[in-house]
Amino acid sequence: MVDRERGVVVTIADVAAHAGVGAGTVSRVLNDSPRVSDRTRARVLAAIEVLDYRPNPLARGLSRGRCQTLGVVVPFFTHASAVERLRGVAAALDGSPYDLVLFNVESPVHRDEHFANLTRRDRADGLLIMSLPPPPRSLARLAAAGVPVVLLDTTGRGVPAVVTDDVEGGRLATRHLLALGHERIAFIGDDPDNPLGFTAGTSREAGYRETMADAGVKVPPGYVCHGPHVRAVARRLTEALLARRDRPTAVFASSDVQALGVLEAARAAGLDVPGDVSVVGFDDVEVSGYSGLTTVRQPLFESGKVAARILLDALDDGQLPEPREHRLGLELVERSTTAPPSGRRERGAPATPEKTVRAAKGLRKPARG
Amino acid sequence: MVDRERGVVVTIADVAAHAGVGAGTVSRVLNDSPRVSDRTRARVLAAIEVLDYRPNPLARGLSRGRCQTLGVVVPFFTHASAVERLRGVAAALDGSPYDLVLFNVESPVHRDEHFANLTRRDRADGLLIMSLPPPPRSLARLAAAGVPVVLLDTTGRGVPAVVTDDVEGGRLATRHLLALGHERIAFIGDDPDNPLGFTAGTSREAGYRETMADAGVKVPPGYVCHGPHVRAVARRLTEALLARRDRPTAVFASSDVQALGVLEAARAAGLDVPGDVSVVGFDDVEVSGYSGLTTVRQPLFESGKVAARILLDALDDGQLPEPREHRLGLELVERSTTAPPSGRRERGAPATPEKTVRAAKGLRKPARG
DNA sequence: TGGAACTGTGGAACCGGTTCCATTGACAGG
DNA sequence: CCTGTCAATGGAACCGGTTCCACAGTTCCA
Repeated sequence: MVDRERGVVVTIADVAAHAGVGAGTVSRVLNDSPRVSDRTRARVLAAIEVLDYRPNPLARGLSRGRCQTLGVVVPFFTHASAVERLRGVAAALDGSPYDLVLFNVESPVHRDEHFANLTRRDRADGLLIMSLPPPPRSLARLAAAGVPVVLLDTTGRGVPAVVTDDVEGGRLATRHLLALGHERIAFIGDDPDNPLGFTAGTSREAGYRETMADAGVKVPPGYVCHGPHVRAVARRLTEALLARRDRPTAVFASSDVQALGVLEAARAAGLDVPGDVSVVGFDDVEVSGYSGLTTVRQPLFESGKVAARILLDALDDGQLPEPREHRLGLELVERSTTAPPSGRRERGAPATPEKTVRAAKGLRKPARG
Repeated sequence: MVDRERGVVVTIADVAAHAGVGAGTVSRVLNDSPRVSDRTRARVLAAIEVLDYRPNPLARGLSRGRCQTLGVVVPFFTHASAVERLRGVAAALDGSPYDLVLFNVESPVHRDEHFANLTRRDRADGLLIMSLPPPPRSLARLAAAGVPVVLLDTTGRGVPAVVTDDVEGGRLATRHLLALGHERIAFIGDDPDNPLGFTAGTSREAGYRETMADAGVKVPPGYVCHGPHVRAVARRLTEALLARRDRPTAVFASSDVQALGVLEAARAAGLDVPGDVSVVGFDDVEVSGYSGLTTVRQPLFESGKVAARILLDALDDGQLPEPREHRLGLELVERSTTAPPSGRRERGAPATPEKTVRAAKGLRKPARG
């Protein structure tokens, strides 16, 4: 029971000895096997209590072939939207017997390293991959190893995914601005060939372009800007936009973080929002409510919760989860950064109550078997 | 190598067979033991390569008595300040062989459960406890089990801690307001008997009270308000304050989150900040820069990094870390929410460049052996 | 030239659980 | 009363590594 290096350790053998039974019986008690008499069970439980015994999770994992751990691969886990999703994941895991292991990814090297290490059941019983399109080879290896995978905010072959319809979100934002009477609408988004392969920005841009085209409104050259997903970059890009002779009357930013950069730029240029420029973001992170940002809300917390649930259910069933796509609803939250192009609202007036416009919501048929 | 339940698994025995050596030799190669000839080593490495072998971390952990995992116990890990600290922890862990396991705490039950489970070397090789004062019994058990512990933003007997001088921060904020000429300074902070025992708010309040007393300024009854650490609550408390006949001319909120609630309340009451009310926060989370909040900055990211480093060093040494207190510096970041009480700045004027005032910084002698 | 010292290696024991299998004893049915 | 069935249980084998121990072969020195 005492080990120089390991400190005081109570093992199953100690419990067995104390209760006067075999180790197998203790194990059966621990695992709620029905094949134990009530008398014996009581004795074992008493011994466990007295010795304050806790099974060693490593030994248990080794012999059962799983480790009661749920891995979450998440890029830049400190970004507001990732945090919000993680909170959902943690909420779903609460009360379950699984620990949450975080694999933070900030570069392709990180990503590949983690994927290489995680393609086995001994690191995590299930994997939740957030926002990163996983390399098909990794998915294949995970499937071969029998590790259930759920994607969140990305998609991949043969794997369930919880996603938002980014294209539709792009449409929603653009339609809102068009409806207000804007025509000179600029777009600020992610680099299409960003190192980790994020696609949300590109999809949102597609929705924007499509809607503009459908409305017969031309997008002037240079009105679509790309850059790393950082507030400062969005600010810089916007500054250039606002300095143009054909200054846009509205900017659709592909995320709230970027939209905040847009607001900064407008403020720095001495322009009124929404009087001179309207701004729409995407995500509805917590700050956005505070800053009065009009934005496309996606249910971040909910998405994390749903994805984790699917994973937990699969682990309970002992089967790989059904590879369907779970599409969560979007809605436009209209706050105080959008108005008609010429409209000049009085400043400091009490904010108008939020209005929301919903997009189609619900499940979709499997995309692929 | 193939198992119905576990998928394709390559074990050390497979590698040994393939290389024509014993399992022990493969293990020695894996662990960089010098007692292997170059020829043999090369053969083993080739076999590892060919079979794409990866050691099972559970088996390794079981036999070595540790699990290459670093546990972080963190209350409300999605709060802005916790996230910022976690980012520092993740940065320090990057490149180390340790995985990051998150134990989220949202209630005393959570906390006790986690502490009960973590007092063994088999769950995490080291523990980083954030913001939560750990129960002394748990600390004792962890020490007995030889699990190194580092506290971050709390303190405890015989355990190293990375802390900020919250009392001094309270002084800094209060002095700033007094220096501007304020006298009617209110304070909004956490409940002193909050369920998880956070003490930062109380310390900051102590600094505030002390400084007010030293300056000979009386704090009117009701000027010190407490409530759960949530923006909405701070807003509600502030609304009551601002409705008073002897309305405060300044509010010191014990965190930025709460300060944002204060700003909301002021805006809702139609009061100008800083014209009618000055507001100071604490933490300097990312949003604060954006909102122009004057605040006491504590190095959140840095603190996480430092704490994780101490833990990693201890794990390298194989010894418990030296129980000294590492005190990180504070500085007042003056932005645009504070001004002299009667002063009425022109609105929309370009923000003044940030000014910062530093507090004492550096290490302190051990608090206790 | 014999033996000590050292190197490289295989194999067994071990880490602490789970699970299969064999054994025991109780009880029912012929 | 003997046999078959079944519940309860002990104990061995196993999960996949690490590490200790023993041994063969080489080197070195007296």
